[in-house]
Amino acid sequence: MYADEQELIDVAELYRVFGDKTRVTILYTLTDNEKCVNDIAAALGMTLSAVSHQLRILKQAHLVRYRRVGKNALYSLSDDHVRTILEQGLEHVRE
Amino acid sequence: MYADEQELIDVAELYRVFGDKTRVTILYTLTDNEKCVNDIAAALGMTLSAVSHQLRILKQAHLVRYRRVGKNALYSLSDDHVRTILEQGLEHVRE
DNA sequence: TAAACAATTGAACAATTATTCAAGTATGCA
DNA sequence: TGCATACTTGAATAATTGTTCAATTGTTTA
Repeated sequence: MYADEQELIDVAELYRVFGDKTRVTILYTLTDNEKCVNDIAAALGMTLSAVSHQLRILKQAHLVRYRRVGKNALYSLSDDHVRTILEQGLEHVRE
Repeated sequence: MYADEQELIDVAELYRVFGDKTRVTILYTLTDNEKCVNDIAAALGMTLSAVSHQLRILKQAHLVRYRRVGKNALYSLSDDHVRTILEQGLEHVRE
């Protein structure tokens, strides 16, 4: 395995985004299907604002996609890699 | 994929540890073989103290093992899972 | 257009965190 | 025993971060 310094910084940056309970739970909530912000907030028992702030971070990290449908903003996982990283993490903590 | 709340907290906690440049670089440095603290510090261009503090966090998260040999403390990756998570992260950021 | 609903944004605050510095512990060797 | 090497630890500091609150933007419907 070879990695240069910038790649290691990027890896740390990626996992930093996964390193928060709220964000991990948002991602997990989106594993079955896309949801609007209100539904995510309800699922987590958090305010719209708090969830929206975290969604921005997830969007910037390209971990979630978003599309507008009428009044709603529908969020979904960016790609299958995100699911894989979640599963990998779950596997590790279950040992 | 099913996960309960505590598992998601544990996943976030796991990735939080990977979410720091210094710690990721330490782990990467240990992928080829075990090293003493001084060698790790030299490889990173950091002080012994700073590295030692981070090693403690990695140890508590069971991501590295440690054994004493004479005056040295030799650190190595805990298991192959750690390597896998690093590789997974690299794969993702390279896309 | 006005009102209601859905979501975003910015500022502020408390909490967490990474590094530095200084002091301490542990081991080996003269 | 004394000294050097190797590492750890605790306190302090600066920086980052997550949530709240209030204000704002965007969209739909009456």
